[in-house]
Amino acid sequence: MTAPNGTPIAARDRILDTAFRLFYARGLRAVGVDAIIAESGVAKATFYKHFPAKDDLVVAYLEKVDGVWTGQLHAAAEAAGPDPADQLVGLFDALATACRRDGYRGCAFINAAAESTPGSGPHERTVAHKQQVLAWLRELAGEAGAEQPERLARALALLLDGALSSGALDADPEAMEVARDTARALVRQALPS
Amino acid sequence: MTAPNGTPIAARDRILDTAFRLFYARGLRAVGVDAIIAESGVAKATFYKHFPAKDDLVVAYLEKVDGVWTGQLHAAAEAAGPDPADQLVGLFDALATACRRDGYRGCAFINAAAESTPGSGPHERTVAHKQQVLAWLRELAGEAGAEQPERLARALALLLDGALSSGALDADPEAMEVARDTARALVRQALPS
DNA sequence: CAGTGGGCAGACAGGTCTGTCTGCTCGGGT
DNA sequence: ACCCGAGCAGACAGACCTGTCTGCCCACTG
Repeated sequence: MTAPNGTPIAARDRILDTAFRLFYARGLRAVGVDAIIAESGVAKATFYKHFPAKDDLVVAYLEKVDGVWTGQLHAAAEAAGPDPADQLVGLFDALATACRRDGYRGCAFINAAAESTPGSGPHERTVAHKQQVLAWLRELAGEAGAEQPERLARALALLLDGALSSGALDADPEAMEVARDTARALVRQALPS
Repeated sequence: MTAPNGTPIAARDRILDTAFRLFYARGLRAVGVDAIIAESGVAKATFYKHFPAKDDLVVAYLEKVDGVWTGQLHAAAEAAGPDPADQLVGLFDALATACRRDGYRGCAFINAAAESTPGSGPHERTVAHKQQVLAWLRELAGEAGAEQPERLARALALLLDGALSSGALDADPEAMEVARDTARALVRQALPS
């Protein structure tokens, strides 16, 4: 198994890439270790060397999702310009882009939480992710000069999570537009005019 | 197996009640048919007579959840008074109440969608539920005299879904307060002043 | 050239899953 | 007296799940 440039792709990466696809597309419990092993072309022993238990792979998967999604969120925010108030609105573009992709199945973290028990690794990782996002929003809200940064951040987080969930159930792209417009209204309202 | 009043509780009801508890608490795939059979004290053959396949039970479960949740939503709305604008805000009280209950694990429908494949019965039932709620919000928004009832309804739906999801991951009750306040702000803003 | 570590291939154990089937009991209606 | 439907109890099949273990191969390094 080699990459286009000829160097071998580490088994771990192949496993993780496959898991990324399958877990998101079908759900954590619906995808067996065997399926990931078969599709990534790895030996079972190799798999278990890198990930002693399935939950370890799930956590690594969430770690990867976190990296990708947070990256998209930040990129969309920065694309909106230097003003933090604009960024708070602009980040919703990442959401619209994500929902439009086909195979979109909602927020990987919320889905993961639905399939894991509170206290487990995957569940904790989900909570941590949501708090990171919230902290980031809080920071932006503060920089934007909101009167109540905490409340603005929370409101936007609710909106974001809602849109993330709805996007999977309601194909109508208007929902994302509404999310963005609503975010704009909330931001405007939260700033000392 | 008899009810307090001495009449036998139909096996079907026992199965459905047990499924309601277990499916919500642990997730669809985490709960085997065997567990439901054991806990509801029913024979396997009886179970399969009422629900030829597990998915049939899942759909019946979602039907039941729909009844309960929609009822709570409507009750909270009506408790806010006769003005549709107040009702649009008041319905968020149902959410706060739900999230505070312990064992709260988010929106049963979103969780179900996360565990089922698009096109399956459970998934379709989820989509239908979300559209019913949206239609109701649209109706209220119309009665309230919103300038763009569709947009207001959608924005509130996003907020509701977001709060429903976050409530399971963020124990902080302030989130629900924020949801309600934000709803109030959106409603106020949407009305021709 | 020998050793070593990473990976491949696949058998295997032990459990759980859904769904089928056979027998038995019991109460109510004819 | 009889039957029939509803339900209980539990064996069984066949698939699938996670996780372990044994063997083999091969490239690199000392």
